[in-house]
Amino acid sequence: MAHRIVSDEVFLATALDLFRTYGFEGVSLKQLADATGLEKASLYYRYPGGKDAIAMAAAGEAVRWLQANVFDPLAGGGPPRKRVSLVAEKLREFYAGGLKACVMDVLSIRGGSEELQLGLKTAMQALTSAFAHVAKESGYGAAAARSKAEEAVVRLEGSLILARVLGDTACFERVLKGLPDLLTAPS
Amino acid sequence: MAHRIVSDEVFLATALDLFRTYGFEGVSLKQLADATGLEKASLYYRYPGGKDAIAMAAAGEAVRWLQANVFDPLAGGGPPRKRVSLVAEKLREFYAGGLKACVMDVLSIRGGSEELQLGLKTAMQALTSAFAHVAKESGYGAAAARSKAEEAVVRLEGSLILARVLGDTACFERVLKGLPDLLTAPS
DNA sequence: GTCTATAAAGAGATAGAC
DNA sequence: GTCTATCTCTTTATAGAC
Repeated sequence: MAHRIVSDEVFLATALDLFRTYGFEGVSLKQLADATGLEKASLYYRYPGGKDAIAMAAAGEAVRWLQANVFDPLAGGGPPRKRVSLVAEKLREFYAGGLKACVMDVLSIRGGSEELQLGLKTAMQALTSAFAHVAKESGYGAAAARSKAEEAVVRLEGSLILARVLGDTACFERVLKGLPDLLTAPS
Repeated sequence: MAHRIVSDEVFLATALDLFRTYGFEGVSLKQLADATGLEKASLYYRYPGGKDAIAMAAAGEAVRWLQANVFDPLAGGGPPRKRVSLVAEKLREFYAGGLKACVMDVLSIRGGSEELQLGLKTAMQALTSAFAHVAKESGYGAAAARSKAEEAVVRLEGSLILARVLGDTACFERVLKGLPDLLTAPS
């Protein structure tokens, strides 16, 4: 077989997609190799830590995406409500309108490394903080903002599960639509 | 090794616990055998369909639990608000205060049989309908009741994920506490 | 109805050629 | 830096004794 060139970016995007669909235990190295066009041995060259390391790197990709498309926009300037609307649009994209699962949901099921669990926890805390920040800027007090932020994360996660189980993304869309109202204080 | 006697009820309860913790792909027949005290070959005698059949039967146990502890109480008599409070208490028990995952979440990750996925979908629809029924009885119109019911399921599922990822069950407890207010119309 | 034993396939992981 | 080949362990699944 000829040598293949697969950028780390493409590799990790493919890996992340597999993990989101089948979970940590549900993805094998052969699957990862086949889906990315590399051989298993090549995966070990790139990630000597094996599947644990690949999942960790894939989750890191997701966190970087969050940083660029959610955390940064929420912290940036402009009207808070506008920022939330923009982020909702980005989230719709990331979750494919509710068809793709949340990385924090799927990868938090026992099986992956402790390091991975910790990373997911940190990411979820960061997401909550980012939501709380914009809610506070919109006029809410610190405690109320925190509460609204938690509710936003709960709704996002919950609606993604309903979408997956029911095979109907309508509830996820409703949650996205309600995000600006939920996270910004009425003026 | 001497013959062991393990009732189907005990076996399925143990199996369900394993599946809730590690997911479908994360549980092996050896794990199931070790945890229940039976040998793998005995599992195939009881469930010729193998792991798929065991997961299906375990999920069936969960549905029977829902029927007895959620659907029936919600449909029964008494003040709607009282019924919801009682059910919230039962749910706290079933989810061990937020420490145990939702079967519909964990088992809906691809890997199990199509039949299992369909069963989970039916269960979630039944749960939503049961919530909607009591909400309607409390005074909400059909559409509002349906909406409140969906929100309840979303919050339950979402808060269980937050609890798992963050290692903090406080949000699940808050959702349980807010369930009566959410599902019953103010008089 | 449960056991021991084993088959067959798939998993993670490594060695060494190119 | 990727490949082929192989190793070891685990997994699912079955055969047959008791």
